[in-house]
Amino acid sequence: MSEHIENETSYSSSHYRTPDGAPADIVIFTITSTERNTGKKTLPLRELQVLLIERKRWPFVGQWALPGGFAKETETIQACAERELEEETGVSGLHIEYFNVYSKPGRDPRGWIISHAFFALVHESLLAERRAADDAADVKLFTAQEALAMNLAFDHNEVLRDALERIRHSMLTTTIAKQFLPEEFTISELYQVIQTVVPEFEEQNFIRKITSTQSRKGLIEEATDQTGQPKMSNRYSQRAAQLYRFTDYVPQLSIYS
Amino acid sequence: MSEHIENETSYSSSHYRTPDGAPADIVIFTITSTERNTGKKTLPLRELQVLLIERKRWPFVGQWALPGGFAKETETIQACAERELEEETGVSGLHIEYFNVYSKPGRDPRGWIISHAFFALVHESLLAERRAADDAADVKLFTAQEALAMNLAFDHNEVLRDALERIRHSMLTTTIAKQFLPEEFTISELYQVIQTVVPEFEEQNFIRKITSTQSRKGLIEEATDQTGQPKMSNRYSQRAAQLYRFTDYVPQLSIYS
DNA sequence: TCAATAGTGTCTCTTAGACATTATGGT
DNA sequence: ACCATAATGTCTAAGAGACACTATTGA
Repeated sequence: MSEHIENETSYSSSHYRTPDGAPADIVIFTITSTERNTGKKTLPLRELQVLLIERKRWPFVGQWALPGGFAKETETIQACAERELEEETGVSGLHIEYFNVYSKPGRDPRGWIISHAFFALVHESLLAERRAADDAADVKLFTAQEALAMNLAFDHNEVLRDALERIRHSMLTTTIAKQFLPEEFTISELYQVIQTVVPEFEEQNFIRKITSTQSRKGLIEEATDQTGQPKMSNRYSQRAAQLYRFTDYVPQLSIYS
Repeated sequence: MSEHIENETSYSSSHYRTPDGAPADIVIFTITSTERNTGKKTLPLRELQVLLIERKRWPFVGQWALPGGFAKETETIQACAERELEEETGVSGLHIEYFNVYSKPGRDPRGWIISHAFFALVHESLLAERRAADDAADVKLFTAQEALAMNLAFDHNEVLRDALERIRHSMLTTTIAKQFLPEEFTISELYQVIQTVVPEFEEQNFIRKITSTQSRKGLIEEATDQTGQPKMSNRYSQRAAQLYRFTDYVPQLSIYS
Protein backbone atom coordinates (compact mmCIF):
# COMPACT_ATOMS: atom_id res chain seq x y z
CA MET A 1 0.00 0.00 0.00
CA SER A 2 1.31 3.42 -0.87
CA GLU A 3 2.29 5.89 1.81
CA HIS A 4 -0.55 7.90 3.14
CA ILE A 5 -0.54 11.61 2.68
CA GLU A 6 -1.08 12.16 6.34
CA ASN A 7 2.16 10.37 7.05
CA GLU A 8 4.07 12.25 4.44
CA THR A 9 2.76 15.55 5.65
CA SER A 10 4.33 15.51 9.04
CA TYR A 11 4.24 18.23 11.64
CA SER A 12 7.57 19.64 10.49
CA SER A 13 6.65 19.97 6.86
CA SER A 14 5.18 23.43 7.16
CA HIS A 15 6.35 24.24 3.67
CA TYR A 16 2.94 23.13 2.45
CA ARG A 17 0.49 25.84 1.65
CA THR A 18 -2.18 26.14 4.33
CA PRO A 19 -5.66 27.64 4.13
CA ASP A 20 -6.15 31.35 4.69
CA GLY A 21 -9.25 31.04 6.82
CA ALA A 22 -12.16 28.84 7.80
CA PRO A 23 -15.43 30.73 7.58
CA ALA A 24 -19.00 29.67 8.19
CA ASP A 25 -21.76 31.03 5.99
CA ILE A 26 -25.37 30.82 7.03
CA VAL A 27 -28.49 30.62 4.94
CA ILE A 28 -31.09 32.10 7.26
CA PHE A 29 -34.57 31.08 6.21
CA THR A 30 -37.80 32.48 7.48
CA ILE A 31 -41.41 32.38 6.38
CA THR A 32 -43.20 35.69 6.37
CA SER A 33 -46.96 35.94 6.52
CA THR A 34 -48.75 38.94 5.14
CA GLU A 35 -52.44 39.55 5.60
CA ARG A 36 -54.59 39.71 2.53
CA ASN A 37 -56.93 42.65 2.98
CA THR A 38 -60.24 41.23 1.96
CA GLY A 39 -63.13 42.00 4.20
CA LYS A 40 -63.24 38.46 5.44
CA LYS A 41 -60.81 36.52 7.58
CA THR A 42 -58.41 34.72 5.31
CA LEU A 43 -55.29 32.64 5.42
CA PRO A 44 -52.23 34.88 5.11
CA LEU A 45 -49.89 34.85 2.15
CA ARG A 46 -46.75 33.00 3.16
CA GLU A 47 -43.38 33.34 1.51
CA LEU A 48 -40.05 31.65 2.04
CA GLN A 49 -37.44 34.31 2.59
CA VAL A 50 -33.68 34.40 2.90
CA LEU A 51 -31.63 36.96 4.77
CA LEU A 52 -28.83 38.57 2.77
CA ILE A 53 -26.34 41.32 3.56
CA GLU A 54 -24.88 43.87 1.23
CA ARG A 55 -21.09 43.78 1.25
CA LYS A 56 -19.23 46.95 2.12
CA ARG A 57 -15.66 45.79 1.58
CA TRP A 58 -13.55 44.10 -0.99
CA PRO A 59 -14.20 41.60 -2.43
CA PHE A 60 -17.63 41.84 -4.03
CA VAL A 61 -18.32 45.34 -2.74
CA GLY A 62 -21.96 46.26 -3.17
CA GLN A 63 -23.04 42.71 -3.95
CA TRP A 64 -25.38 40.75 -1.77
CA ALA A 65 -24.05 37.79 0.15
CA LEU A 66 -24.94 35.28 2.81
CA PRO A 67 -24.06 36.37 6.32
CA GLY A 68 -21.05 34.64 7.75
CA GLY A 69 -17.66 35.08 9.28
CA PHE A 70 -14.37 33.48 10.08
CA ALA A 71 -13.99 30.90 12.78
CA LYS A 72 -11.48 31.44 15.53
CA GLU A 73 -8.91 28.86 16.46
CA THR A 74 -10.61 28.42 19.82
CA GLU A 75 -14.09 27.53 18.60
CA THR A 76 -15.69 24.91 16.43
CA ILE A 77 -17.18 25.82 13.08
CA GLN A 78 -20.59 25.12 14.56
CA ALA A 79 -19.96 27.55 17.41
CA CYS A 80 -18.86 30.13 14.89
CA ALA A 81 -22.07 29.68 12.92
CA GLU A 82 -24.17 29.92 16.07
CA ARG A 83 -22.37 33.11 17.03
CA GLU A 84 -23.05 34.62 13.62
CA LEU A 85 -26.68 33.60 13.74
CA GLU A 86 -27.06 35.21 17.13
CA GLU A 87 -25.50 38.40 15.80
CA GLU A 88 -28.12 38.50 13.05
CA THR A 89 -31.12 37.63 15.16
CA GLY A 90 -30.19 38.70 18.66
CA VAL A 91 -31.37 35.30 19.87
CA SER A 92 -29.51 32.09 20.56
CA GLY A 93 -30.66 28.50 20.60
CA LEU A 94 -32.22 28.60 17.16
CA HIS A 95 -32.34 25.67 14.78
CA ILE A 96 -29.07 25.59 12.85
CA GLU A 97 -27.77 22.75 10.76
CA TYR A 98 -24.56 22.11 8.88
CA PHE A 99 -25.04 20.97 5.33
CA ASN A 100 -22.00 21.32 3.09
CA VAL A 101 -18.48 22.55 2.49
CA TYR A 102 -17.39 24.74 -0.40
CA SER A 103 -13.79 24.49 -1.45
CA LYS A 104 -13.52 25.12 -5.17
CA PRO A 105 -10.15 26.73 -5.88
CA GLY A 106 -10.55 30.43 -6.51
CA ARG A 107 -13.97 30.68 -4.86
CA ASP A 108 -12.67 33.50 -2.66
CA PRO A 109 -10.32 36.16 -4.07
CA ARG A 110 -8.84 36.67 -0.62
CA GLY A 111 -7.04 33.36 -0.82
CA TRP A 112 -7.51 29.68 -0.11
CA ILE A 113 -10.65 29.84 1.94
CA ILE A 114 -12.84 26.82 2.51
CA SER A 115 -16.32 27.79 3.57
CA HIS A 116 -18.68 25.81 5.76
CA ALA A 117 -22.34 26.29 5.03
CA PHE A 118 -25.17 26.12 7.52
CA PHE A 119 -28.83 26.78 7.24
CA ALA A 120 -30.94 28.21 10.00
CA LEU A 121 -34.70 28.27 10.44
CA VAL A 122 -36.01 31.31 12.21
CA HIS A 123 -39.51 32.39 13.09
CA GLU A 124 -40.40 35.59 11.29
CA SER A 125 -41.09 37.47 14.52
CA LEU A 126 -37.39 37.34 15.43
CA LEU A 127 -36.17 38.77 12.16
CA ALA A 128 -38.97 41.30 11.96
CA GLU A 129 -37.98 42.78 15.30
CA ARG A 130 -34.36 42.74 14.32
CA ARG A 131 -34.99 44.62 11.11
CA ALA A 132 -37.17 47.17 12.82
CA ALA A 133 -34.53 47.84 15.46
CA ASP A 134 -31.87 48.42 12.87
CA ASP A 135 -31.56 51.33 10.52
CA ALA A 136 -28.79 49.94 8.39
CA ALA A 137 -29.95 49.38 4.85
CA ASP A 138 -27.52 46.54 4.18
CA VAL A 139 -29.50 43.66 5.64
CA LYS A 140 -32.64 42.50 3.92
CA LEU A 141 -34.97 39.61 3.40
CA PHE A 142 -35.51 38.36 -0.14
CA THR A 143 -37.83 35.67 -1.30
CA ALA A 144 -36.02 32.48 -2.20
CA GLN A 145 -36.77 33.02 -5.89
CA GLU A 146 -35.54 36.60 -5.84
CA ALA A 147 -32.34 35.61 -4.09
CA LEU A 148 -31.67 32.79 -6.53
CA ALA A 149 -32.05 35.15 -9.48
CA MET A 150 -29.54 37.64 -8.06
CA ASN A 151 -25.83 37.61 -8.70
CA LEU A 152 -24.59 36.84 -5.23
CA ALA A 153 -21.03 37.23 -3.96
CA PHE A 154 -18.58 34.31 -3.94
CA ASP A 155 -20.27 30.99 -4.80
CA HIS A 156 -23.27 31.90 -2.71
CA ASN A 157 -25.72 31.18 -5.52
CA GLU A 158 -24.61 27.59 -5.40
CA VAL A 159 -24.72 27.53 -1.61
CA LEU A 160 -28.22 28.92 -1.63
CA ARG A 161 -29.39 26.41 -4.23
CA ASP A 162 -28.02 23.55 -2.18
CA ALA A 163 -29.59 24.92 1.00
CA LEU A 164 -32.97 25.16 -0.68
CA GLU A 165 -32.75 21.60 -1.90
CA ARG A 166 -31.84 20.52 1.60
CA ILE A 167 -34.61 22.41 3.38
CA ARG A 168 -37.16 21.10 0.89
CA HIS A 169 -36.12 17.57 1.58
CA SER A 170 -36.03 18.11 5.33
CA MET A 171 -39.44 19.74 5.30
CA LEU A 172 -40.98 16.49 4.11
CA THR A 173 -38.87 14.05 6.10
CA THR A 174 -38.39 15.75 9.45
CA THR A 175 -40.41 17.97 11.73
CA ILE A 176 -38.56 21.20 10.91
CA ALA A 177 -41.92 22.72 10.04
CA LYS A 178 -42.26 23.41 13.74
CA GLN A 179 -39.46 25.99 13.48
CA PHE A 180 -41.78 28.15 11.40
CA LEU A 181 -44.88 27.66 13.53
CA PRO A 182 -46.03 28.77 16.93
CA GLU A 183 -46.10 26.17 19.67
CA GLU A 184 -49.76 25.53 18.92
CA PHE A 185 -51.00 25.73 15.38
CA THR A 186 -53.87 24.75 13.15
CA ILE A 187 -53.71 22.09 10.48
CA SER A 188 -54.04 24.78 7.81
CA GLU A 189 -51.06 26.63 9.16
CA LEU A 190 -48.96 23.48 9.03
CA TYR A 191 -50.20 22.73 5.55
CA GLN A 192 -49.39 26.24 4.41
CA VAL A 193 -45.89 26.11 5.84
CA ILE A 194 -45.17 22.85 4.05
CA GLN A 195 -46.53 24.20 0.79
CA THR A 196 -44.54 27.41 1.12
CA VAL A 197 -41.31 25.47 1.18
CA VAL A 198 -42.42 22.63 -1.11
CA PRO A 199 -44.99 24.05 -3.56
CA GLU A 200 -45.49 20.63 -5.20
CA PHE A 201 -46.78 19.24 -1.91
CA GLU A 202 -50.45 18.49 -2.16
CA GLU A 203 -52.53 16.15 -0.05
CA GLN A 204 -56.24 16.02 -0.54
CA ASN A 205 -56.99 14.44 2.79
CA PHE A 206 -54.18 16.08 4.73
CA ILE A 207 -56.14 16.64 7.92
CA ARG A 208 -57.21 13.04 7.99
CA LYS A 209 -53.83 11.53 7.40
CA ILE A 210 -52.01 13.66 9.90
CA THR A 211 -54.59 13.34 12.63
CA SER A 212 -55.10 9.61 12.27
CA THR A 213 -52.74 9.04 15.13
CA GLN A 214 -52.59 5.34 14.47
CA SER A 215 -50.62 5.63 11.24
CA ARG A 216 -48.60 8.70 12.12
CA LYS A 217 -47.87 7.33 15.59
CA GLY A 218 -48.86 10.64 17.10
CA LEU A 219 -46.70 13.07 15.16
CA ILE A 220 -48.97 15.84 16.38
CA GLU A 221 -51.52 15.95 19.18
CA GLU A 222 -54.51 18.11 20.02
CA ALA A 223 -53.77 21.09 22.25
CA THR A 224 -55.97 21.26 25.33
CA ASP A 225 -56.40 23.77 28.14
CA GLN A 226 -56.08 23.06 31.87
CA THR A 227 -59.52 21.52 32.06
CA GLY A 228 -58.75 19.15 29.19
CA GLN A 229 -60.97 21.04 26.77
CA PRO A 230 -59.66 21.19 23.19
CA LYS A 231 -58.12 24.57 22.32
CA MET A 232 -59.41 26.24 19.20
CA SER A 233 -58.39 29.20 17.11
CA ASN A 234 -60.46 31.36 14.81
CA ARG A 235 -57.71 33.67 13.59
CA TYR A 236 -58.12 32.56 9.97
CA SER A 237 -61.78 31.75 9.70
CA GLN A 238 -65.13 32.19 11.31
CA ARG A 239 -65.33 28.57 12.19
CA ALA A 240 -62.79 27.86 14.89
CA ALA A 241 -60.11 25.32 14.11
CA GLN A 242 -58.58 22.82 16.46
CA LEU A 243 -55.07 23.68 17.65
CA TYR A 244 -52.36 21.04 17.56
CA ARG A 245 -48.79 20.74 18.79
CA PHE A 246 -45.93 18.53 17.67
CA THR A 247 -45.14 15.67 19.97
CA ASP A 248 -41.55 14.59 20.44
CA TYR A 249 -42.09 11.59 18.21
CA VAL A 250 -39.39 11.32 15.56
CA PRO A 251 -40.68 9.51 12.49
CA GLN A 252 -38.50 6.84 10.93
CA LEU A 253 -38.86 6.53 7.20
CA SER A 254 -37.89 3.63 5.00
CA ILE A 255 -38.16 2.88 1.33
CA TYR A 256 -38.37 -0.83 2.14
CA SER A 257 -41.34 -0.83 4.46
CA MET B 1 -26.77 45.79 12.72
CA SER B 2 -23.28 45.10 13.92
CA GLU B 3 -20.37 44.84 11.52
CA HIS B 4 -19.91 41.45 10.04
CA ILE B 5 -16.77 39.52 10.75
CA GLU B 6 -16.18 39.00 7.08
CA ASN B 7 -16.01 42.72 6.63
CA GLU B 8 -13.73 43.26 9.56
CA THR B 9 -11.40 40.54 8.41
CA SER B 10 -10.28 42.10 5.21
CA TYR B 11 -7.70 40.80 2.82
CA SER B 12 -4.95 42.83 4.48
CA SER B 13 -5.57 41.67 8.01
CA SER B 14 -3.37 38.61 7.79
CA HIS B 15 -2.53 38.94 11.45
CA TYR B 16 -5.34 36.51 12.19
CA ARG B 17 -4.39 32.94 12.86
CA THR B 18 -5.18 30.70 9.90
CA PRO B 19 -5.72 26.94 9.79
CA ASP B 20 -2.75 24.62 9.43
CA GLY B 21 -4.34 22.29 6.93
CA ALA B 22 -7.59 21.03 5.45
CA PRO B 23 -7.66 17.24 5.38
CA ALA B 24 -10.30 14.79 4.26
CA ASP B 25 -10.81 11.59 6.23
CA ILE B 26 -12.70 8.70 4.72
CA VAL B 27 -14.71 6.01 6.40
CA ILE B 28 -14.50 3.19 3.88
CA PHE B 29 -17.28 0.69 4.44
CA THR B 30 -17.57 -2.71 2.86
CA ILE B 31 -19.64 -5.80 3.53
CA THR B 32 -17.73 -9.06 3.55
CA SER B 33 -19.44 -12.38 2.97
CA THR B 34 -17.96 -15.56 4.31
CA GLU B 35 -19.29 -18.99 3.46
CA ARG B 36 -20.64 -21.12 6.22
CA ASN B 37 -19.31 -24.62 5.69
CA THR B 38 -22.35 -26.75 6.18
CA GLY B 39 -22.93 -29.47 3.68
CA LYS B 40 -25.87 -27.63 2.21
CA LYS B 41 -25.98 -24.42 0.28
CA THR B 42 -26.54 -21.57 2.71
CA LEU B 43 -26.63 -17.83 2.82
CA PRO B 44 -23.19 -16.43 3.64
CA LEU B 45 -22.37 -14.60 6.85
CA ARG B 46 -22.22 -10.90 6.11
CA GLU B 47 -20.40 -8.31 8.18
CA LEU B 48 -20.09 -4.56 7.94
CA GLN B 49 -16.42 -3.68 7.88
CA VAL B 50 -14.38 -0.50 8.04
CA LEU B 51 -10.93 0.05 6.61
CA LEU B 52 -8.38 1.46 9.03
CA ILE B 53 -4.69 2.19 8.73
CA GLU B 54 -2.04 1.95 11.40
CA ARG B 55 -0.19 5.21 11.83
CA LYS B 56 3.57 5.22 11.43
CA ARG B 57 4.28 8.84 12.32
CA TRP B 58 3.63 11.31 15.01
CA PRO B 59 1.00 11.96 16.18
CA PHE B 60 -0.72 8.80 17.39
CA VAL B 61 2.09 6.48 16.23
CA GLY B 62 0.95 2.86 16.26
CA GLN B 63 -2.70 3.75 16.69
CA TRP B 64 -5.32 2.94 14.10
CA ALA B 65 -6.93 5.76 12.18
CA LEU B 66 -9.18 6.46 9.26
CA PRO B 67 -7.41 6.89 5.95
CA GLY B 68 -7.17 10.45 4.79
CA GLY B 69 -4.88 13.22 3.73
CA PHE B 70 -4.46 16.90 3.23
CA ALA B 71 -6.14 18.74 0.41
CA LYS B 72 -4.07 20.79 -1.96
CA GLU B 73 -4.83 24.39 -2.74
CA THR B 74 -5.67 23.40 -6.31
CA GLU B 75 -8.35 20.82 -5.58
CA THR B 76 -11.67 20.65 -3.81
CA ILE B 77 -12.06 18.70 -0.62
CA GLN B 78 -14.22 16.26 -2.55
CA ALA B 79 -11.49 15.72 -5.12
CA CYS B 80 -9.02 15.14 -2.32
CA ALA B 81 -11.29 12.51 -0.79
CA GLU B 82 -11.77 10.82 -4.15
CA ARG B 83 -8.02 10.75 -4.66
CA GLU B 84 -7.52 9.17 -1.27
CA LEU B 85 -10.21 6.62 -1.91
CA GLU B 86 -8.64 5.68 -5.19
CA GLU B 87 -5.29 5.26 -3.47
CA GLU B 88 -6.86 2.79 -1.06
CA THR B 89 -8.88 0.82 -3.58
CA GLY B 90 -7.07 1.31 -6.87
CA VAL B 91 -10.41 2.17 -8.42
CA SER B 92 -12.10 5.46 -9.10
CA GLY B 93 -15.74 6.36 -9.53
CA LEU B 94 -16.87 4.74 -6.30
CA HIS B 95 -19.71 6.00 -4.15
CA ILE B 96 -18.36 8.68 -1.85
CA GLU B 97 -20.36 11.12 0.18
CA TYR B 98 -19.50 14.06 2.41
CA PHE B 99 -21.13 13.97 5.79
CA ASN B 100 -19.55 16.24 8.40
CA VAL B 101 -16.79 18.55 9.49
CA TYR B 102 -14.72 18.15 12.63
CA SER B 103 -13.22 21.27 14.09
CA LYS B 104 -13.00 20.90 17.84
CA PRO B 105 -9.99 22.90 19.06
CA GLY B 106 -7.12 20.58 19.90
CA ARG B 107 -8.47 17.65 17.89
CA ASP B 108 -5.13 17.44 16.04
CA PRO B 109 -1.84 17.98 17.91
CA ARG B 110 -0.23 19.20 14.72
CA GLY B 111 -2.16 22.45 14.90
CA TRP B 112 -5.44 24.01 13.89
CA ILE B 113 -6.65 21.39 11.50
CA ILE B 114 -10.28 21.15 10.45
CA SER B 115 -11.09 17.75 9.05
CA HIS B 116 -13.72 16.92 6.45
CA ALA B 117 -15.26 13.49 6.77
CA PHE B 118 -16.55 11.34 3.94
CA PHE B 119 -17.88 7.87 3.83
CA ALA B 120 -17.41 5.53 0.91
CA LEU B 121 -19.24 2.33 0.04
CA VAL B 122 -17.10 -0.25 -1.67
CA HIS B 123 -17.86 -3.72 -2.90
CA GLU B 124 -15.81 -6.25 -1.01
CA SER B 125 -14.17 -7.59 -4.15
CA LEU B 126 -12.31 -4.31 -4.62
CA LEU B 127 -10.84 -4.24 -1.13
CA ALA B 128 -10.15 -7.97 -1.12
CA GLU B 129 -7.98 -7.69 -4.21
CA ARG B 130 -6.29 -4.66 -2.80
CA ARG B 131 -5.40 -6.40 0.41
CA ALA B 132 -4.13 -9.45 -1.43
CA ALA B 133 -1.96 -7.38 -3.73
CA ASP B 134 -0.38 -5.56 -0.83
CA ASP B 135 1.98 -6.94 1.78
CA ALA B 136 1.90 -3.99 4.13
CA ALA B 137 0.46 -4.98 7.47
CA ASP B 138 -0.77 -1.51 8.33
CA VAL B 139 -4.05 -1.57 6.45
CA LYS B 140 -6.85 -3.77 7.71
CA LEU B 141 -10.56 -4.26 7.74
CA PHE B 142 -12.30 -4.32 11.09
CA THR B 143 -15.93 -4.99 11.78
CA ALA B 144 -17.82 -1.85 12.69
CA GLN B 145 -18.19 -3.02 16.28
CA GLU B 146 -14.50 -3.83 16.63
CA ALA B 147 -13.52 -0.47 15.21
CA LEU B 148 -15.87 1.40 17.52
CA ALA B 149 -14.42 -0.36 20.54
CA MET B 150 -10.85 0.58 19.60
CA ASN B 151 -9.05 3.71 20.70
CA LEU B 152 -8.63 5.40 17.37
CA ALA B 153 -6.36 8.32 16.56
CA PHE B 154 -7.61 11.91 16.65
CA ASP B 155 -11.39 12.14 17.08
CA HIS B 156 -11.88 9.27 14.70
CA ASN B 157 -14.08 7.35 17.14
CA GLU B 158 -16.56 10.19 16.91
CA VAL B 159 -16.21 10.38 13.13
CA LEU B 160 -16.82 6.66 12.82
CA ARG B 161 -19.84 6.81 15.11
CA ASP B 162 -21.35 9.59 13.03
CA ALA B 163 -20.59 7.77 9.79
CA LEU B 164 -22.31 4.64 11.07
CA GLU B 165 -25.37 6.61 12.06
CA ARG B 166 -25.44 8.17 8.65
CA ILE B 167 -25.01 4.98 6.66
CA ARG B 168 -27.73 3.29 8.75
CA HIS B 169 -30.11 6.08 7.94
CA SER B 170 -29.17 6.14 4.26
CA MET B 171 -29.52 2.39 3.97
CA LEU B 172 -33.22 2.69 4.77
CA THR B 173 -33.99 5.89 2.90
CA THR B 174 -31.90 5.64 -0.26
CA THR B 175 -30.77 2.90 -2.59
CA ILE B 176 -27.17 2.76 -1.37
CA ALA B 177 -27.69 -0.96 -0.80
CA LYS B 178 -26.85 -1.34 -4.46
CA GLN B 179 -23.26 -0.34 -3.71
CA PHE B 180 -22.84 -3.57 -1.79
CA LEU B 181 -24.60 -5.79 -4.29
CA PRO B 182 -23.84 -7.14 -7.73
CA GLU B 183 -25.77 -5.65 -10.62
CA GLU B 184 -28.28 -8.49 -10.35
CA PHE B 185 -29.15 -9.89 -6.96
CA THR B 186 -31.70 -11.98 -5.17
CA ILE B 187 -34.21 -10.63 -2.68
CA SER B 188 -32.38 -12.49 0.10
CA GLU B 189 -29.13 -10.82 -0.77
CA LEU B 190 -30.74 -7.41 -0.60
CA TYR B 191 -32.44 -8.30 2.66
CA GLN B 192 -29.17 -9.52 4.11
CA VAL B 193 -27.32 -6.37 3.10
CA ILE B 194 -29.94 -4.20 4.75
CA GLN B 195 -29.87 -6.29 7.91
CA THR B 196 -26.08 -6.23 8.02
CA VAL B 197 -26.09 -2.46 8.23
CA VAL B 198 -29.34 -2.08 10.19
CA PRO B 199 -29.72 -5.18 12.38
CA GLU B 200 -33.08 -3.96 13.72
CA PHE B 201 -34.55 -4.08 10.24
CA GLU B 202 -37.08 -6.86 10.00
CA GLU B 203 -39.87 -7.25 7.51
CA GLN B 204 -41.91 -10.40 7.54
CA ASN B 205 -43.26 -10.00 4.07
CA PHE B 206 -40.21 -8.32 2.58
CA ILE B 207 -40.35 -10.04 -0.78
CA ARG B 208 -43.96 -9.07 -1.22
CA LYS B 209 -43.59 -5.46 -0.32
CA ILE B 210 -40.57 -4.84 -2.45
CA THR B 211 -41.85 -6.69 -5.48
CA SER B 212 -45.34 -5.19 -5.38
CA THR B 213 -44.32 -2.66 -7.98
CA GLN B 214 -47.47 -0.67 -7.46
CA SER B 215 -46.57 0.70 -4.06
CA ARG B 216 -42.80 0.80 -4.52
CA LYS B 217 -43.18 2.31 -7.98
CA GLY B 218 -40.69 -0.17 -9.41
CA LEU B 219 -37.76 0.33 -7.05
CA ILE B 220 -36.41 -2.96 -8.38
CA GLU B 221 -37.30 -4.98 -11.44
CA GLU B 222 -36.89 -8.59 -12.49
CA ALA B 223 -33.73 -9.37 -14.42
CA THR B 224 -34.35 -11.13 -17.72
CA ASP B 225 -32.12 -12.58 -20.40
CA GLN B 226 -32.11 -11.71 -24.10
CA THR B 227 -35.18 -13.82 -24.78
CA GLY B 228 -37.12 -12.14 -22.00
CA GLN B 229 -36.92 -15.17 -19.75
CA PRO B 230 -36.52 -14.37 -16.04
CA LYS B 231 -32.97 -14.87 -14.78
CA MET B 232 -32.60 -17.05 -11.74
CA SER B 233 -29.78 -17.86 -9.34
CA ASN B 234 -29.30 -20.93 -7.17
CA ARG B 235 -26.08 -19.87 -5.49
CA TYR B 236 -27.65 -19.88 -2.04
CA SER B 237 -30.26 -22.59 -2.26
CA GLN B 238 -31.43 -25.55 -4.22
CA ARG B 239 -34.50 -23.75 -5.34
CA ALA B 240 -33.47 -21.06 -7.74
CA ALA B 241 -34.32 -17.49 -6.81
CA GLN B 242 -35.40 -14.73 -9.14
CA LEU B 243 -32.72 -12.14 -9.84
CA TYR B 244 -33.58 -8.45 -9.60
CA ARG B 245 -31.86 -5.19 -10.43
CA PHE B 246 -32.40 -1.67 -9.11
CA THR B 247 -34.18 0.65 -11.49
CA ASP B 248 -33.20 4.30 -11.58
CA TYR B 249 -36.31 5.25 -9.64
CA VAL B 250 -35.48 7.49 -6.70
CA PRO B 251 -38.04 7.11 -3.95
CA GLN B 252 -39.39 10.26 -2.31
CA LEU B 253 -40.27 9.85 1.32
CA SER B 254 -42.51 12.04 3.41
CA ILE B 255 -43.76 11.96 6.97
CA TYR B 256 -46.93 13.76 5.89
CA SER B 257 -48.17 11.38 3.24
C1' DT C 1 -76.80 34.93 3.24
C1' DC C 2 -72.39 34.59 1.61
C1' DA C 3 -67.60 33.86 1.71
C1' DA C 4 -63.86 31.39 3.48
C1' DT C 5 -62.19 28.08 6.23
C1' DA C 6 -62.99 23.57 8.98
C1' DG C 7 -64.22 19.22 9.03
C1' DT C 8 -67.02 14.55 8.03
C1' DG C 9 -69.28 10.69 5.04
C1' DT C 10 -68.71 7.31 1.95
C1' DC C 11 -67.00 4.48 -1.42
C1' DT C 12 -63.33 1.50 -3.72
C1' DC C 13 -58.97 -0.35 -4.08
C1' DT C 14 -54.58 -1.27 -2.10
C1' DT C 15 -51.54 -2.35 1.57
C1' DA C 16 -49.91 -4.00 6.24
C1' DG C 17 -49.23 -7.60 9.18
C1' DA C 18 -49.47 -12.13 10.77
C1' DC C 19 -49.19 -17.06 9.82
C1' DA C 20 -49.63 -21.10 7.43
C1' DT C 21 -48.48 -23.57 3.46
C1' DT C 22 -46.23 -25.17 -0.71
C1' DA C 23 -42.03 -25.46 -4.05
C1' DT C 24 -37.29 -26.87 -5.31
C1' DG C 25 -33.51 -29.88 -5.89
C1' DG C 26 -28.70 -31.35 -4.45
C1' DT C 27 -26.69 -34.17 -0.99
C1' DA D 1 -35.92 -37.91 2.80
C1' DC D 2 -34.08 -33.84 4.51
C1' DC D 3 -32.70 -29.28 4.70
C1' DA D 4 -32.35 -24.41 3.73
C1' DT D 5 -34.01 -21.26 0.96
C1' DA D 6 -37.83 -19.36 -2.20
C1' DA D 7 -42.26 -18.14 -2.80
C1' DT D 8 -47.49 -18.14 -2.45
C1' DG D 9 -52.26 -18.36 0.08
C1' DT D 10 -55.30 -16.40 3.08
C1' DC D 11 -57.37 -13.65 6.31
C1' DT D 12 -58.33 -9.13 8.84
C1' DA D 13 -57.75 -4.48 9.76
C1' DA D 14 -56.03 -0.30 8.27
C1' DG D 15 -54.91 3.15 4.97
C1' DA D 16 -54.90 5.74 0.32
C1' DG D 17 -57.34 8.42 -2.84
C1' DA D 18 -61.19 10.67 -4.72
C1' DC D 19 -65.30 13.49 -4.17
C1' DA D 20 -69.29 15.02 -2.21
C1' DC D 21 -71.12 16.93 1.60
C1' DT D 22 -72.02 19.46 6.11
C1' DA D 23 -70.52 23.04 9.83
C1' DT D 24 -69.45 27.70 11.56
C1' DT D 25 -69.97 32.52 12.02
C1' DG D 26 -68.66 37.50 11.24
C1' DA D 27 -69.34 40.93 7.94
